[in-house]
Amino acid sequence: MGRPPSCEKFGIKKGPWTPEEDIILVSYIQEHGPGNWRSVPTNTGLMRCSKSCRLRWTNYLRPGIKRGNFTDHEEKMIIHLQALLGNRWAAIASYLPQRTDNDIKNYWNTHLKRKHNKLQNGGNDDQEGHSFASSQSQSKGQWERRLQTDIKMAKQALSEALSLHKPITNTTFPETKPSISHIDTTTITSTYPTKQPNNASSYASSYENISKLLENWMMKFPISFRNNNMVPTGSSSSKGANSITNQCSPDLAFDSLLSFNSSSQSIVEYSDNNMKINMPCLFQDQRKTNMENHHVPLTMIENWLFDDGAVQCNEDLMNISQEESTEGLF
DNA sequence: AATGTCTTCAACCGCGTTGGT
DNA sequence: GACCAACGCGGTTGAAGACAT
Repeated sequence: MGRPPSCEKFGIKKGPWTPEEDIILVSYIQEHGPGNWRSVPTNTGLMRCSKSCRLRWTNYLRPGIKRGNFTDHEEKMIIHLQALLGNRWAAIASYLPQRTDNDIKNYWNTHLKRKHNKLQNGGNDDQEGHSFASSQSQSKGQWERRLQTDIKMAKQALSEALSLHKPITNTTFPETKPSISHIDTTTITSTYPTKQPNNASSYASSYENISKLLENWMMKFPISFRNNNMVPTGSSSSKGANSITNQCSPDLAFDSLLSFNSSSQSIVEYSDNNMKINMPCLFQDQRKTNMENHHVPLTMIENWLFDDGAVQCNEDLMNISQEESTEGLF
């Protein structure tokens, strides 16, 4: 047994969040910024544990989260990143900045795992989707050959998925979240829930409040802060892929974000359990813009993908992949 | 229409990691 | 170096909607 759960205290509320709670949380974050989650329940009066508040924010309330159906492009990326990285959802999510790790994990478990298994095993669902799963029974030589093949396939597919003429996710700055600061509120449309139709009006007003709060907040906080993982104080995590990929000035990155041509904005769906809203997506072609305008260095993976001559980079990645993948085996 | 089963996904839980003292 | 609190991650659960019978 580890540490006792932080939510065992008497009076701590569990279960789905209400719009009212959302508003309280967003208002607080608007004022103080995300982070220092410990103090959130105390200062807001929310009967939630700090963990729950953080989760609600990161998985749901945070601006720029895309909800709804995954595109083919996203699906491809997930499949091949999963093959490359395994179930490291946070690392995978860093390459799909509009999606949360939870979303990707859910999507993998409910859609892609089965699909992938079928493709790989000709319909035998009992085997794990991860191509390394059966490796324990293979000789090391066999396993290495298989790994090389997997990496090659992943490279090919990722290259395809990341190609510049397609809609691109922000792979260069995985921690940079889309800003809603440029949202023209007239473009915001609400789609009302099928569930709890009786509450439609209350949810609508709740959502309007939340979106206004977020909008004001994005206006209020300076660019440098917003881009700093949106955490002004305290938190300092730099694990996994995030630590590899953030290679250029955050301000520069954010500037390019802001210079993005609004005419090509797509719509991002923002939703709560019972309300949905469409927001302009500022990410489309952002990476391309970044690269063209500021010569932003490609990430290690992209270098690897786009430059076959990048032998050193290639080797580094292969080493990383092999080391990580063999950790549990030898 | 009623009931049972399946699917989805938000939220929770436990544990590992990090950073401060 | 040990300890502790906070944070972050991945696995799992369970409520609710969708679908089948």
